[in-house]
Amino acid sequence: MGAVKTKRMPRAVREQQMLDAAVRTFGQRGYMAASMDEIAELAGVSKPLVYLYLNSKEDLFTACIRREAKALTEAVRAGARPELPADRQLWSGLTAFFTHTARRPDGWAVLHIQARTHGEVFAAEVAAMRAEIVAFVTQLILVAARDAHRDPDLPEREVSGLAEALVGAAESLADWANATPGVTARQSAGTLMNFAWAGLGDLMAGRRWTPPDDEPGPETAQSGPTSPVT
Amino acid sequence: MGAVKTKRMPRAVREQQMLDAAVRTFGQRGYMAASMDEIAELAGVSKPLVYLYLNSKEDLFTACIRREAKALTEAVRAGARPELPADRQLWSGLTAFFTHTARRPDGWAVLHIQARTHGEVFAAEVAAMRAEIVAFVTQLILVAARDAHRDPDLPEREVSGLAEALVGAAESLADWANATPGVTARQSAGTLMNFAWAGLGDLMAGRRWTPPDDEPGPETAQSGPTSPVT
Amino acid sequence: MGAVKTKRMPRAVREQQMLDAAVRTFGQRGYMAASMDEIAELAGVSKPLVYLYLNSKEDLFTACIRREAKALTEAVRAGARPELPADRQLWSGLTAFFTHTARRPDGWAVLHIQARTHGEVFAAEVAAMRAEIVAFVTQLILVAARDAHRDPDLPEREVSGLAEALVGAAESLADWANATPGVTARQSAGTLMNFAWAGLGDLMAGRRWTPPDDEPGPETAQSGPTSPVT
Amino acid sequence: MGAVKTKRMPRAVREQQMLDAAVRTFGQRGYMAASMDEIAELAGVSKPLVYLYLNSKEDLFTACIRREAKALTEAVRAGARPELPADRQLWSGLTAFFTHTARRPDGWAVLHIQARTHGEVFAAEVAAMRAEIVAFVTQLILVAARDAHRDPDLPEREVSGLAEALVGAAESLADWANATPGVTARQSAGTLMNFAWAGLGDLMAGRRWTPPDDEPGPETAQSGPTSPVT
DNA sequence: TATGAATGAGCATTCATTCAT
DNA sequence: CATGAATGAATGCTCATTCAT
Repeated sequence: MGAVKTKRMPRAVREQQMLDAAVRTFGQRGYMAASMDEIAELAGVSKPLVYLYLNSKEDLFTACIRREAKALTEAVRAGARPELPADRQLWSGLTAFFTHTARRPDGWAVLHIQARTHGEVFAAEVAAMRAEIVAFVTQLILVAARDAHRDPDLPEREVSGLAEALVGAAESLADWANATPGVTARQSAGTLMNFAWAGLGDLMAGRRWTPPDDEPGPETAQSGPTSPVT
Repeated sequence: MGAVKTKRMPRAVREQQMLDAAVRTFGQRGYMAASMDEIAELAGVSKPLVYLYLNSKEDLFTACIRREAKALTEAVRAGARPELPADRQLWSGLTAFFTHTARRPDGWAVLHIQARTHGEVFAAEVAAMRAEIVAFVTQLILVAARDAHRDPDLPEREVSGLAEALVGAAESLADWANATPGVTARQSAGTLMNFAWAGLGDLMAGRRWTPPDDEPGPETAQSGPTSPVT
Repeated sequence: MGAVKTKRMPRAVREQQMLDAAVRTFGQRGYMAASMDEIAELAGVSKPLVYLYLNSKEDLFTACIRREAKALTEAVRAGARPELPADRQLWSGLTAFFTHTARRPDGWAVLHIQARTHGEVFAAEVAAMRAEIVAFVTQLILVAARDAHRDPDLPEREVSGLAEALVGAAESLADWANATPGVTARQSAGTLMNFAWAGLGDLMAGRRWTPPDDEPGPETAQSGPTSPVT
Repeated sequence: MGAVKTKRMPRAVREQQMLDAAVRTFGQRGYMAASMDEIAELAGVSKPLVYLYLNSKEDLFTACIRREAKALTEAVRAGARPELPADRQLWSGLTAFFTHTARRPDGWAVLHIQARTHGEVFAAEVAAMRAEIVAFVTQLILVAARDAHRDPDLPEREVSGLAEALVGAAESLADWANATPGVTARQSAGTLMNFAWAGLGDLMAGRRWTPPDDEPGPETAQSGPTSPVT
C-alpha cells in the first residue's frame, strides 16, 4: 500500500509524499475521520515524522488546503489563455477547472467539502481562493460584454451576481461529475456554457423573467449576490 | 438547555425531540464531531434512551437524513402549485426550496454537506432525494417549453442537463444564502430565475454558444448529464 | 494489585478509591511520571471512569492536593489540644504532624515534593496550607512567650521568622524520617523541640550569637523570613 | 539561544556545555518534563552528540547530580575555613552554603528537589552528599562544644540529631530564599544561627525541654537520627 | 419507560533513542 | 567530530456503546 518505503530521502520530497497521502485521506474520509495513523502509513513513514514536518493535524490540513487551492487557481488561470476572446477564455477556463477537479477529486473534495465543514480558519482559506476565481470570472464577463458592445453601463453588482451564480453552478457540477462516472470535463463545461448563454429563456417564452408581486410567504432577509430582479 | 425534561412521554414525541437535537448537532458540528452525549443532553434524555430508540449513531444519522429529505421534497412539491403555468411553478418551487433551506439550515447542512462527507450509505440516501427533485424540475422545463410552443423535439438529455445545472446552482445559492445574512428566499429565487432565463447570452453576442472542436487536452471520462452541445 | 474489583458502586466511593490510587501513584512516581493508566488500574477502574469523575490529570492532582492538605491541617489542629499550655501544644502538634506524615507518606510527598515541582497552580494550593500552619505555630509561640512572662513587646517579625524556620525544619525532618526506616513521630518531635528549645546555644559558649561584620563574599539580595540578626 | 554554536571544540568543553544546559533544564522543568531536545538545543549541539557523550537521559541526570553535589560540598568546605573557631566555621560554612545555592539555583533544585523525586538511584547519589555534610556539621558542633568546655560526654547521637535538624532547616531555608527575592546568604545564615543558638528556649521558661511520658498515640517506627530526649 | 455506572478501542501528540552519512 | 532522517513506545484524553437496576 501507499508509497514505496524508500528510506532516507530529503525533507522536501517526504513532505510532498505526506501531503499526497493527506489530501487523499482527508478527501475520502473527511477531516475528523481521517487518522494521522492512516495518513502516515499511506505516506510510507512513521507518525512522528509527519508531526516533525507538519506539526499537527490542523497544520497538515491547512497545508493540504493551500497546496490544492494554489494548484486549482493556477490550473484555471493557465487554462483561460488571455489571447483568446472572452467567451473562449471562459470556456477554456471552465474546461481547465473541470479537468483539474476530475483529475484531483480528493483535492477538490478537500477544498469544496471538507474545508468548509471544519472551522472558520479552514473555510477562510478556501473563501480567499474562491473570491479570487469569482473576481476572475467577473472580469471575463465584463470584457465579453464590452466586446459584444452590450450594456456599457451594466451594473457591476449584477455582473458579480452572475459570476457568483456561474461559479456556484460550476462547483456543483464538479461535485456531480466526480460522483457520476463517465462525464468529461468538456461535457461539463459545455453544459454550463450552454446554460449560461442560452439559459432557459430560449426554451420558454419571455426574454426576461420578472417575478410576480403577490405570493405571500415566509421570507428571510435582504440583499442577495446579485440585484435579483430587474 | 434543550427540550424541557418532561418524563414519561410517548415514544413518537421523544423520538422527534431526539431527531431535532440530532439534526441540530449534526448540522452544526458535522457527523464525526457530533457526540452522542451532546445530542442526548440537547434532547433532554439520557444516552441509553437514544440508543434504545435509534439504535446507533449511524442509524440516528440516517433517520435525520430521511426526515429532512422528506421535509424538503414535500416543501418543494407543495410550493410548486400544479395549477400555475410551468415557469410560475418553477419560480414558486424555487422560492419554497430557498425558504425551506433558510428555515432549517441545520437540516439543509445535514443533507447537502454532512451526508455527502461520510460514506456511500448516507450519500446514496441523499442522491435519491436529489434525483427526485431533478426529475421534477426536468418535467417542469419540458412542460414550460411545450406551453411556449418551443423546440418540440428538444432532446430530453439536454433538458436533464439543464435541470441538473439549475438544481446545482440552486444548491450552491442555498449554501451561500445561509452563510450570508440578509438574503431572502425570493431574492435567491429571483437571482436564479434571472440567470436561467436571460443568462449571459443576453449580455454577449451569440444566442447560442458552440464549443470549439480543437483544444487537445486532458479529458476525464464519458457520458455526462446532458449532451452538452448541439 | 489495587482495590478489589467490585463492580457498580456509588460515585462517591469510587472517587475516594481513585484519589487513594492517585495519591499513592503521584507520591511515588511524581506528577509527570505517574500515568493515568497506572492510576486507573490501581483504583480498579477503567481510565474513562477516572476522566468522567475527575476530569483531567491536572484536576485529579489538584483534588489529591486538596484532600491531603485538608487531612494534614486537621490532623495537626486536632493534635494540638488547646487546653494544654502552649509548649505542650506545640509538642503535641508536632507529634501529630510527624505521625500523620509517617502514616501517609505518599500524601506528604504529594504535598511537599510533587506539588511544588509542577506549576504555580499546584504550588499555590500548598502554600495556602503552609501559611495556615505557620500562622498557627506563630500563635503558639506568642502565647508561650506571654505565659512565660518574657519579652512582652517581642517583635512579631522575629517570631514569624522563628515559626517559619521551625516549620521548615519540621518539613525537612518529616522527609528525612520517611526516608529513614525506624524513626518514630515522637522521636522526630523530640529532636525538633530539643533543637528549638535548647538549640546549640546551650552546647556552646554564648547565649546569643552575633555574626561578624567582615567576611567579604558574594551576596544575593535582601529581607529574609525573619529579622535575622539582633 | 543557548551556547554559541562553535564547531569542533574539545570533548571536555562540549560536555560541560551539555551539563550546563542539562542542569538548567532539569532544575527548571524537572527530570521528566525536561526533554533531550531542549537540552541539546540549549547546549547548542545536536541530539546525537549528547547521546554520544552522555549515553542516556539517566546518565546525563546522574552526571548533573554528581557535578552539582561536588560543587556544593566543595563550596561548603572551602567556606568553613578550619583556622577559625568552630562557631565561626559553622557560620561561614552556612554562608557559603546559602551563597552557593543562591548562585546556582538550578543546581540546587536538581539536588534537593528533582533528584529525590525520581528513583532510588538518583536519591542515593544525593543522600551520600548529604551524609557527608551532616558529618561535617556534627564534627563542627562537637569541636565547638569541646572548645566551650561544655558537656564533655555529650552523647554523639544527640549531636547527630541536632546536626540533622540544622541541615534540614538549612535546606528548607535555601529553598525558601531561592523562591523569595531579596534574601541574602548572610541573612539566611544569620537567621539560622540565631535560631540554633537562642532557639525558642530564650523566649520561654525552661532551659531544657522534656517531653511528657504519657500521650498514647499511633507511632510509626524505631531508631531515629538522635535519642531525642535525655 | 428510563438511567447511573462502566468500558474497549482508538486518536492526536510527544519523547528517548538510533542509524546512515 | 557531528548531524539530518527516522521510529517504537507511550501518554492524556474521548467516544460510541452497554449493563444492571
